[in-house]
Amino acid sequence: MMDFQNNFDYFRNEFDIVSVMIRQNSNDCGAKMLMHNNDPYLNFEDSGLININEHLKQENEYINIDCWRNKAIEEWTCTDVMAWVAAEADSLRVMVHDSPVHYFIGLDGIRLKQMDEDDFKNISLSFGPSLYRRFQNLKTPPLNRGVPGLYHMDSSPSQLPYEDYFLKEESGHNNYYSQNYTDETNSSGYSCSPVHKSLADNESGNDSGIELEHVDINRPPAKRRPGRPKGSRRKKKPEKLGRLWEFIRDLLLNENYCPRLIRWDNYEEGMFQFVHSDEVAKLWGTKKDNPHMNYEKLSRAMRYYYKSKVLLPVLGRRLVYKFGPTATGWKTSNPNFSRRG
DNA sequence: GAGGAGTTTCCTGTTT
DNA sequence: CAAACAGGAAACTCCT
Repeated sequence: MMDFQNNFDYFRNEFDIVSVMIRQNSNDCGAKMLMHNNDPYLNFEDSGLININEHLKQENEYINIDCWRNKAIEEWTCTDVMAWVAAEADSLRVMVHDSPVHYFIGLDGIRLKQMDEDDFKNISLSFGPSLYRRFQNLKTPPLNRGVPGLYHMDSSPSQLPYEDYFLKEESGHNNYYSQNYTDETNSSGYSCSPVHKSLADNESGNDSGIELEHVDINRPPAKRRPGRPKGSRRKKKPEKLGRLWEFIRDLLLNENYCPRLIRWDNYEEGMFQFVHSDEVAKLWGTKKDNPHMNYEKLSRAMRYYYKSKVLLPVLGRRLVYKFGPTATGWKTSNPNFSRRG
């Protein structure tokens, strides 16, 4: 399931445990999360790092998620800035763990106002432009700032972090994996980018091919045992992601993916079709920190849902599935987003 | 630690 | 012939 938890709750929890380095140079007005631990009393003075908890203490301010709505931007504290970003992230349905909230730690309203569109883009290529547009709209008087997203109807569809995934993948620099993937073969815990990982895989594949040529090209390949190999364990604990059918359902409810990657085939019957099955599988793999996910594996998991009637098979139709009586929450008032105003 | 749920991985065979 | 489907089997992760 796409876990659209409340970003502010996330932010509030994280705020107590996140220590940050404020990067202050002409090209970077953002703050970059450097550490993430449970020690709020780390002393960063020597290294020029700012302990955000100290910052909070100085502000002596209890977190109020709505303070920013009634203030001029110049009056926003660092907390207000983060509360606004968290609210916008919720509004744009950016998933909690991908939201850029932490990049804004340490920025107050004055500094935020000094940022231009490029600065926002530098913080998040996908989320930044939408956030910037909304920020521009915020420069109206602080009255009538209600639910974020309602005071300003963003004309362009918001992008989710997966958009970055595609952009980066196309350019051969997919940071999602490099950020999250820990090389299972590397006991030192250093991360290994997917590019390197897949190269390594390919190399090992080549190696095995070369070995075969050296050893005995006529010998049939050794039959492997059925089931998941023991060596394929991922060491890094994946975040809690929900179930596959919920993830699929949420793609169908998200105009960034429906109907581009997956679409309703017969909405009334809960029937849907994969448009780009491999890309959906990649998205699922990204969420599960598993660069080896493909449609074949995803579809096997989908078929397991037949037994529990979460999904029902659609005979004779390729790439088509149907929500069963056990599936909930898939009904939307706007299937395929065909009636967008 | 045990056990179950929910995958993930790999496989063979079948259908489109 | 390739891609998708079907489902068995076992391994694995997470949660209770």
